[in-house]
Amino acid sequence: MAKRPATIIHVAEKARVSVKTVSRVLNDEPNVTPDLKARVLAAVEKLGYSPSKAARTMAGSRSYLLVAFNDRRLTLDNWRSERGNEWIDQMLYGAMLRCEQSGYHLMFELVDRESDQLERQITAVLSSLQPDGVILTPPNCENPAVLGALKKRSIPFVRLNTPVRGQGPRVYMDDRAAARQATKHLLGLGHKRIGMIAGDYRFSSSILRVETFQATMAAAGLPVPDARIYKGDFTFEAGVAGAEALLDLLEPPTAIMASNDQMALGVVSVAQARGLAVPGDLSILSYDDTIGVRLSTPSLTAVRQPVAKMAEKAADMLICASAAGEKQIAGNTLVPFELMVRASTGPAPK
Amino acid sequence: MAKRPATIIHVAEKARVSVKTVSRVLNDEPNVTPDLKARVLAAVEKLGYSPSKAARTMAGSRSYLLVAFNDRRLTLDNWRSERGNEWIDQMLYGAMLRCEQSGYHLMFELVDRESDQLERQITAVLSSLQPDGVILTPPNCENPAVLGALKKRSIPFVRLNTPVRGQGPRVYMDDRAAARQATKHLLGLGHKRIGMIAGDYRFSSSILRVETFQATMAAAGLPVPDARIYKGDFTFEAGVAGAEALLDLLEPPTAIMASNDQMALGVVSVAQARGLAVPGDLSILSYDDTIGVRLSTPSLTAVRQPVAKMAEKAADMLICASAAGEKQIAGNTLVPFELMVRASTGPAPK
DNA sequence: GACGACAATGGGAGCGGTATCATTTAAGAC
DNA sequence: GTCTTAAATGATACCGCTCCCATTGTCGTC
Repeated sequence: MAKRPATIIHVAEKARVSVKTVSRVLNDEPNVTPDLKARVLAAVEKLGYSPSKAARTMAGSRSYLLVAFNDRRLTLDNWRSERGNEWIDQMLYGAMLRCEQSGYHLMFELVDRESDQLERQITAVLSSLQPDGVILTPPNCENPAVLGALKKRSIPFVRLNTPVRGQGPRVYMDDRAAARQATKHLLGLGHKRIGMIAGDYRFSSSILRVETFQATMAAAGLPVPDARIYKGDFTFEAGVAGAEALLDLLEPPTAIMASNDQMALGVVSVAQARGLAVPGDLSILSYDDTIGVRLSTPSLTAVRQPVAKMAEKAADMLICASAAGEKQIAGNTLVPFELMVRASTGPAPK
Repeated sequence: MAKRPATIIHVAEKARVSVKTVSRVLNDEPNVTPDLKARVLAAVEKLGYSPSKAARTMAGSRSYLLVAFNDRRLTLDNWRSERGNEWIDQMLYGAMLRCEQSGYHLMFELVDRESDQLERQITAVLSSLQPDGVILTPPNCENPAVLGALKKRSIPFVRLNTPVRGQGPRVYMDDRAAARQATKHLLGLGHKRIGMIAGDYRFSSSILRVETFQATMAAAGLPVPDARIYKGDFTFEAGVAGAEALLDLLEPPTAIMASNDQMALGVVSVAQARGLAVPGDLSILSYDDTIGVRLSTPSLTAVRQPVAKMAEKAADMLICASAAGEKQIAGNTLVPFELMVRASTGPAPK
């Protein structure tokens, strides 16, 4: 019992070669005769050998590990709310499956955005886990403390974030185009008074969405008064508060666009409470398209953010860079969004 | 740039003590004077030191890592279906947060239940990751190949599974009591003809649920004919097929109990297609209570399986055992379920 | 046929911790 | 005050792998 796993030494002995040769075969290094390679592989197979990640990490320059930093508060809020969210899920699948293909692993870390210990926390993770790369989600990807810690250690990272503030590798969707298309969708349905519930302005995409919304409306000759834009914080409660505020205006909007799903669901609940028909009296449009809005009644029209794809691409970039031994990641990657038109948007009432 | 992280040696030098003493402090070992301890901690703080997990794994007997094995097919099916599922999510939060408290980490592995490579795959993960413990979910927790591989390496594991087939540590809910309560709930509403869509019989809980359902009905003087039990496989499609079959009976049931959420949602879709009112014409009851049934229209009555709690408890057991240096985990843990009565069950029609 | 160039292998030094065991120091017993 | 015993500390051998460098073998070249 308590059988100890085979080590590279056992493999070397069984194949009658040096340890170094086994290492070469396992890492696909050149300059190994097919004969030896075959013998090594046979020994590996027979012993059920799989190299210890810990040892590789220690000895080599790669750890075969990626870390994804997520905001703790946002993540836990989403989880506790029973209204649904699947960001982490999508990241998990998108990135994890990609990692699997290359013998990598993915680990999640929740970081406390507000904490003064933040840099310390990041540093601790980096030195204890020694990841080959890091995936950053909002709002951490715009946090100088986080970015600084990463750069100091020169750990490659990719941000899942709209390109603003500082350069560096990113995977993102075109927030401007999305906001434009969403706004035009509502305009096309004849809405003139459209309200918006914005997200936390620490997230650049929030700002982009609002700005583009305003610009698109202005271009259509329908400038948006400030009162018609409510500043939320991505929570359901903010959606409720925003909807109340907007609907209490003297000239209430006939359509409301919310900057994420939780807030949109808040708007739905207010509409229900006030006996407003959706979309008869009020059209509602959302961003992200997580499960809650797909299953809600009515199902919501939403801009779908392809999180899984983004995470997959990010993992791909990091793995490729790490395999090539590069510390710098090249270029930004744009992934397409999609406007999912569903039951919550319809023609403007008279 | 490319600042290398501090090592235990740097800490030892700064605190003017031996490496071993630093190790003692970090591991809370006894026999260190408060004076030295303070000096070490100060040095740790000043250097922003955090011990390398890889080195600890190699040198010591602990890796500070738990692995959760999930079924690949089930997991990916659930993910692709846009109807919702949050098993992995719940496990992630439940177990991950517990791990965090003790400086542990959690890693997910998807395993191919059908593959003849299964044992090889498990073995590879065990020897490359060297986890301190493993969390097993159905159906892997009943797979002899999986259990065998674990036992051969004497890696502690905890199953999230109803107690059948073989002993060993488990965290589970009382499937019998749940099935009894669910059945009685429907009986209490006056239903006499109740159909059931069972889950895959490779999952013991499926069997328990069916058996208990039958027994409870029989005890109420309403034995269930075989035709009223459809054998599904936990997919939405099985729910659809099962509902069709049951509703096509000469004496169709007035209530259907499905052994998990996806199948229950399938039943809902059939009811809708046939113009049956839920619960007016047909009551529907489900197991698991993941997000899809909470958000569906109507929301479904369901037995809530406390997955996050179960995963948390499992992680707790493994961490405690590993900290105590024990390879054997003691005892089973029962966690309470809850019958969430919602809009999908109502009085039987005349 | 001697010589360099390059492919194919092996030897051995770490990587950053922990575990074992030896050693020093202090406390209590008589 | 000496002796015993346990507490406090340090020295050092690994753990399993990769990396650097040395060694050997095989050509082609003039």
